[in-house]
Amino acid sequence: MPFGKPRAERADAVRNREHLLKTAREMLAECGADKVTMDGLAERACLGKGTVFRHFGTRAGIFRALLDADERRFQEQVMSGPPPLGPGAEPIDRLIAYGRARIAFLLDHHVIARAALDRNQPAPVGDPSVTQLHIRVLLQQGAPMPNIAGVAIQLTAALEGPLLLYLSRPDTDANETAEIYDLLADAWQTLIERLTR
Amino acid sequence: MPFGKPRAERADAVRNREHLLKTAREMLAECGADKVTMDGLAERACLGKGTVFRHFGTRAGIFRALLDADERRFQEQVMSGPPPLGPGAEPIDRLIAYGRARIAFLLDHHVIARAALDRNQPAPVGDPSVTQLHIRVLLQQGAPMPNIAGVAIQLTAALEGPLLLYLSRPDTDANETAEIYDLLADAWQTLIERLTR
DNA sequence: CTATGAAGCGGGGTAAAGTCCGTTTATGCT
DNA sequence: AGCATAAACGGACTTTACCCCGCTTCATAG
Repeated sequence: MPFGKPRAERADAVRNREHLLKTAREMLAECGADKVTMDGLAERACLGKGTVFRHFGTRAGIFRALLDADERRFQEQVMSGPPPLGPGAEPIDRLIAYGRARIAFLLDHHVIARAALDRNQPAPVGDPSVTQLHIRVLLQQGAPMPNIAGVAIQLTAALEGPLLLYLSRPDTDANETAEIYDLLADAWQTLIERLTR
Repeated sequence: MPFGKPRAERADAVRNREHLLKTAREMLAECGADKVTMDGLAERACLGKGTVFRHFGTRAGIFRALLDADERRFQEQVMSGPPPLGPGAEPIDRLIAYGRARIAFLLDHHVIARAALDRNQPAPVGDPSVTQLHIRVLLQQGAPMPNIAGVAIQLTAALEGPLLLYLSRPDTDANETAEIYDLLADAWQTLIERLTR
């Protein structure tokens, strides 16, 4: 029997994983991210602790899994949604729209994204290479410049860094959030416009 | 007796803190960052665990303290060293030099800086406001633009993000390190030059 | 339908972070 | 010097992430 189909995933495993994610989302909504403990989650889901670890590997893995679902939806908008975020608009306009949407996404998912950070792991949010690659391609199309690869890395960080590293304030109300969004989204636009002039 | 002098720090406390930092540095050099545990450090320093926590608050605090010393030296170079990093050169040249120096610094301190990240804490590396403020001032002088504050935040992230978030590979040899440095430093220069054209 | 083997499950065990509080000690004052 | 006091110390205790391995359950072949 070849590698191609290493046997489908067991039905109970699928059921349990979904149940765990649902439970995790509940706990997250009720008590905040750092009240979501592995034991607590296992108990509330009426499953063994080992099961939780089998599915997610580490605590951060749970949050990564929670992000993934939304992340997939986000990337769908980018790949096949309406312009300017989706295909059809000018590369530079798409790049600006991408940044704005991404900042909004990260603000929304800020708590989860940060909880998905892991002491010893390359990258937390989504697959950074997806964002990075997208930026790189659009940049290449809209404004070729030397060292596109490096610039794309840094623009990725410019987008995701502030929300993961510097503005990690759980005590942010809706008003402030809107302000932060405007600040960063406008800054992103400035950055891209001047960069690609 | 007013607030001004709430009593000098006790001599034994100073001695112990320095001894702890020295011991931590030794353990770090010998076994790597994640072998530096609070219990281990306390035992090796022949002090109680409570003492370690009194001085550093959290595990990440130890690494923050280790960074601080070098960080101070770095900022000194920026504030009063020779140009173009120090004062005297054109703002844009200083900005480019700052980025290059900062990238080198973070590559050197990459392991410590990452270990200084804390699950629930605003910012890990140095005082981000120092880097941010410096970038902002130089940008203002050299190339005024709308939303300088926001752009400065994002440029700060562009500088520190890659090394904290994306390139966290402990298995990097000297050769690769040099490559990464060139990639990012050149990218930074491109970014700034095009941004301030 | 049953056998079988692999995938999944459970929960006790370990190690490390962080808390607490009773005890010790440096320091400044008399 | 002796004393009062706040600071510092120590280490037991609690909580939590993560490991491990024997047991159970599902899916497939016969």
